[in-house]
Amino acid sequence: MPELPEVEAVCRKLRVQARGARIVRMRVERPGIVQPQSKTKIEREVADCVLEDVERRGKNILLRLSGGRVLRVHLRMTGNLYVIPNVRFRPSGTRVWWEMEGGRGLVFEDSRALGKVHLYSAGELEQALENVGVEPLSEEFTEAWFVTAARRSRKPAKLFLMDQQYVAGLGNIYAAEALFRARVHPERPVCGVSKPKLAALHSAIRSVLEEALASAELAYAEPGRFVEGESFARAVYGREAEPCVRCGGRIRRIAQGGRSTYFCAGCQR
DNA sequence: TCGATCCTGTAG
DNA sequence: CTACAGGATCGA
Repeated sequence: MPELPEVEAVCRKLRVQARGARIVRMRVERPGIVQPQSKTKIEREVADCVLEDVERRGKNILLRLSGGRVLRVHLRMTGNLYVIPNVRFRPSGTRVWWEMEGGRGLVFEDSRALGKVHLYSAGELEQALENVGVEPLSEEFTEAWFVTAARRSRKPAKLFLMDQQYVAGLGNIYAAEALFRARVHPERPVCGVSKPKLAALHSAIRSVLEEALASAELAYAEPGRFVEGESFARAVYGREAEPCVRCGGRIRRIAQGGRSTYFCAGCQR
């Protein structure tokens, strides 16, 4: 599921469906999801709060509750967060759920159970997010800022893009897609990438995320036309050994930071 | 900066 | 059976 576009799509849907709802109770089915916080304490403190607003910082979903507390939900690899009509009929894989006034449910479904749900008081949230960098779809994400940040890091370009403390919200797929659009080699130390290519990369990050957001929102539209899945057209991710759509070269897969990176060795230099 | 780790599901 | 998975953290 979740890089910035999918997380943003989740937030937008929750704002429509759940904003203003009273939470009758919260149940943590898998204590590991809230650790090191206490399951009983978090359940007790969230009961009877109103979900006042839904925000996003990077890949973090922030559920603002009455009383100034905030639930931070991180979907990690396989998490999803959505409203169901009847809280009694929860999907298998539900790790945490909230019963809302009227019987509807808010469900955190996460087959691998790697996700996180933490509760903060107003003051605590700030430090929990201190390592979350600039929002790539905000005004703050300027070319000048990006070039400066890149010049200061010797990380391979792909790892730089995936590091949440610089640009917040890119993950394995969209980092690879942005590098492809800008013709940047993923292993190239980012401080050594030329100015024109950094400019191209900056705008590629925006365009990739915007397109992916548009398709992520469609994927959540009424069932029937688009089912689950991704309609964003990937140029490189998951296309090992296929021909490059731009130069006809072969897409390669390498490992970086324990993850797969896909790129075209022909046109990414 | 790398590798192991947290988990479960699915594809080959 | 093994490999791998759209993430992040921890310790060596």
